[in-house]
Amino acid sequence: MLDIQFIRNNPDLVSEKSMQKGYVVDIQQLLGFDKERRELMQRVEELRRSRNDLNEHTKGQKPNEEQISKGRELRDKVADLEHKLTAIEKEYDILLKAVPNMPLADVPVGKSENDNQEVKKIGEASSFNFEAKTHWQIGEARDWIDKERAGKVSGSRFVYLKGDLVILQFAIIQYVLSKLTDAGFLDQVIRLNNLKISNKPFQPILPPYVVRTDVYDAMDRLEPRDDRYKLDQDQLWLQGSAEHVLGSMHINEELRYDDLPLRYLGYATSFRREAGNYGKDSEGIFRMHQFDKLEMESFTDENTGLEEHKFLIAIQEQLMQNLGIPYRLLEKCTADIGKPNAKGVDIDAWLPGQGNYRETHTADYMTDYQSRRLKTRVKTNTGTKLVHTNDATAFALGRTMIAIIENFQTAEGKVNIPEALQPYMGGRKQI
RNA sequence: GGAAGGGUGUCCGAGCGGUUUAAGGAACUGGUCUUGAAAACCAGCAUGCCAGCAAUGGUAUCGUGGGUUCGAAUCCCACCCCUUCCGCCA
Repeated sequence: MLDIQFIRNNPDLVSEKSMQKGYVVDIQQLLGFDKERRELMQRVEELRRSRNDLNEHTKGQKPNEEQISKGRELRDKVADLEHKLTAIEKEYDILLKAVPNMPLADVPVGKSENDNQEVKKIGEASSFNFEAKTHWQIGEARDWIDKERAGKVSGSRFVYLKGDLVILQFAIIQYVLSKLTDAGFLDQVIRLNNLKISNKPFQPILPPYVVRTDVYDAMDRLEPRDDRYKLDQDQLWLQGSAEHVLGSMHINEELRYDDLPLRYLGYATSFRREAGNYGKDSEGIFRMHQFDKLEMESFTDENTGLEEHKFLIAIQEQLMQNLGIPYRLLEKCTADIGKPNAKGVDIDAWLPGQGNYRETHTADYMTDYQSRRLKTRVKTNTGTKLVHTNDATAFALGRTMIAIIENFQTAEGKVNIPEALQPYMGGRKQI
């Protein structure tokens, strides 16, 4: 949620920037409700004041008849206006919540993800002296991917991952855990990228997988609901990303300044209904209803939020480079960064089997947009402030394994293991 | 599933119709003292919203929402959540 003060002071800017993100919000109507709300509020508060004054005078003693009837009169007037105020606040709230976060000045303006700007390409696109296979060709041949049986048991877009692929997934997890909990590794990333930021290690987290409706909504990740799995009996939702349960961890909390930055590395099996994506990426395991993901989430103050964003991206890149996966980095345009975002990047890995770059990572900087509704604050010497939130994929396991399979495949249909992962694979160099 | 207890400020915790501008601790901030620190002592210390250039003033907030009352943290109703015990269970 945006600060209403900001909207009042910059109505045209807010309209324009919202439009750039593809959100049509009627700022004039919002400000109209705001004005009405404030006027009503003043009248209500004036009445409440008279009521409080009356109570002040009758404190500790029985009020007389005149005071009682005056009190009754005030009570009815207050109640009447309060009802009107509540009604307007409801409308006001809906509109205010509909306003997206403002993109930072350097976010490219665009109409769709096609307008995302390529920042750089890292790594040579793998070349083979044979025809590259897709991950599903290899995966099925090696009996690593079994969608047929998963279809019988669970339906489409579910999979049984089997054998060495499972070993590989756990190796990646172990690898990332060891790196992100190591201040030395973080120091190296900071140095290489000339960042001015703490090297505080990430705390590994296994979060709950279900979220309450109000908390999900406060994160501004409940929508689109069609893409969420709902547990109807309990008014709970299955999270669609560890971000949803990590970012909301400190809802209604006041953090200590000295504890910042709070950095979490969450591992979660995430669930998405993929509504509206029927037929898209139906082959392989690129787009599943259920997938495992390692996610970074951090809470900082307003001064270090942007630097933290850069830091998380730098970590993503370092991890990709350490595995030797070719990728490109995209600065997401206004249309693609998402409602709560002020800025964001995607990393697309090169997938030789498909001859294309495909999204494997995202990094999102939300400024104080999420924390305003979550009421996640930090106490500083100059007062209590809203924290800034950042989230970024460490590795989406499924898609990372796709990239490994396709980039490091051999003519025999085997897969070489990146050196960095070998210690976590019992020293094996190939599967 | 059965039963009981409980949700109060950053935290702990008292209050259970009108001396509450929410007691008392702790933490935190500043100061005194000290070679420095600790301790002790002194002082300060919630947030949102509204008005105002500001100083400041007003108002709301004791899980949430309704209700009773001239007046609600306190009484009533509904809901949410947490804890404990029993049962079942990985």
